[in-house]
Amino acid sequence: MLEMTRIRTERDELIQALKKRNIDVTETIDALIEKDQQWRNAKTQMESITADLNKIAKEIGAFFQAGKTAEAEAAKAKTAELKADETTLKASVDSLDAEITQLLYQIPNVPNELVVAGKNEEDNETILVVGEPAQLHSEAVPHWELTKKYNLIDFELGVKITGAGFPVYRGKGAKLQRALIQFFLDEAEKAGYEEFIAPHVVNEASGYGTGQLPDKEGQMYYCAEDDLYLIPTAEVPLTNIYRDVILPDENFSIKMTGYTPCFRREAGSYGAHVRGLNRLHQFDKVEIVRIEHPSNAAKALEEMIDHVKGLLEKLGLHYRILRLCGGDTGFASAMTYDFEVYSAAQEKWLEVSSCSRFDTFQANRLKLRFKNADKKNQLAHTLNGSALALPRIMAAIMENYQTPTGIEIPEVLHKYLNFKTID
RNA sequence: GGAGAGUUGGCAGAGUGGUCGAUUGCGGCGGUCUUGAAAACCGUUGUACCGAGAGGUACCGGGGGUUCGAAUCCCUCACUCUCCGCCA
Repeated sequence: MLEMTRIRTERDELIQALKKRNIDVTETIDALIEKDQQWRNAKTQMESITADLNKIAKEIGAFFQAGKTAEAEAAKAKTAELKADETTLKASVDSLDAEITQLLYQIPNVPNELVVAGKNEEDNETILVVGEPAQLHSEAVPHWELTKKYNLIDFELGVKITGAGFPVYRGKGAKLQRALIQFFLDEAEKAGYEEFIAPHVVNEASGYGTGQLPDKEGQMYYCAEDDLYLIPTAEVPLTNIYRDVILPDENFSIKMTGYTPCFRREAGSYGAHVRGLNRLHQFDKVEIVRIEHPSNAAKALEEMIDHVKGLLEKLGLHYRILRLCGGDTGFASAMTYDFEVYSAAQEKWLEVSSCSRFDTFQANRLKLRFKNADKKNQLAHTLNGSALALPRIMAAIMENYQTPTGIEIPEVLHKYLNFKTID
């Protein structure tokens, strides 16, 4: 969430910048500024009364120790009225505080200056297109037919065991999936990311830390019995490693990676675009996460983009990069680049990665700070990206590398597999 | 699942109603001494908020209560550890 001091000092700039998201936060911001003013007034008053009470309490202690019981009792009598005032003020400080927090939760992150105004995906900017659509043979089919033909993924079996959106990978399908995970992790390690195996289930505090709560409560699977959430992405456990952390100085650049399954309820999704691997409740993903000094965040995002480009090029996939417009940029993100690979068989672009910088938006909730040159605590910047999400990469590889006699596996994966063709 | 013990500052560990934001040790930082270092000695060392400032407030796992006053007493929740049981 945004910092209150920033809202106080940059009201007009924030309202203007947030218009790029196609929203007008003037009302919320002004309500915040007003509540904040009231809160500070009430707090100052309350604290001055508390200070008086503390002073009297000390005097009473001294009276008792000196044996001056009468004086002590007289002093006690004075406190009643002050306490009543303190209680009233405390109630209003507390309720204002809660109102302010609620309002702050409603304001999304401020878009970066590079982000264009826009309503939805139609306004996204295409930054780069690499490669050409795969030339398919005349009998080419979409992946949900290939997975059946070669017995790679069984969607119906998943329905039986769990429900729709929980596919069962088998045989060469399972091996290809595992090879891709290994490939992505190896590439991340080469790029300097430390690998983690983190919990796939997190507590409420972690959900708040990265911003899934309270905004996207309904998107996560929830274990009521233990008050825990299934992770929607490795971003949550990885970034929360640094919750409530103060880094000792400003010389840091933290690069983490991790493979996890991701669980998403996808409430409200339906229709043809969810067919096959296109949208699942459980899928695998290798995530990269960075904690950076504010001055290095822009460079870090560029490096992440280069990393993902490298992965797609090594896999020989035709892809494009979009810079999301304000309206399509996620709530917590300041700027997001989406990577889409082209599926020649489906004749559509499939999103396979999303790289974002969050500036201090997550760090503020996480209380992730560092000691700056002046020895002051300052919020760090967080970034993350998929490198990569598996299902649509699987889909694109199967579809784009299909031949009349089988599916040819991209060369970079050969060393992870004991076959080069699926037939 | 059963029984018990805990949760205090970066760490260890005192403190059972009042000069306790908290003894002490370690660690960190600064200094003295030294050619330099070590040792020794001295000093210093949390976070957040309010306030123009002086200064004030809060925090001893979270929340609530008792009291003029709570790290200390009461309630409640969470977590950790030990033993037993179960188990990959």
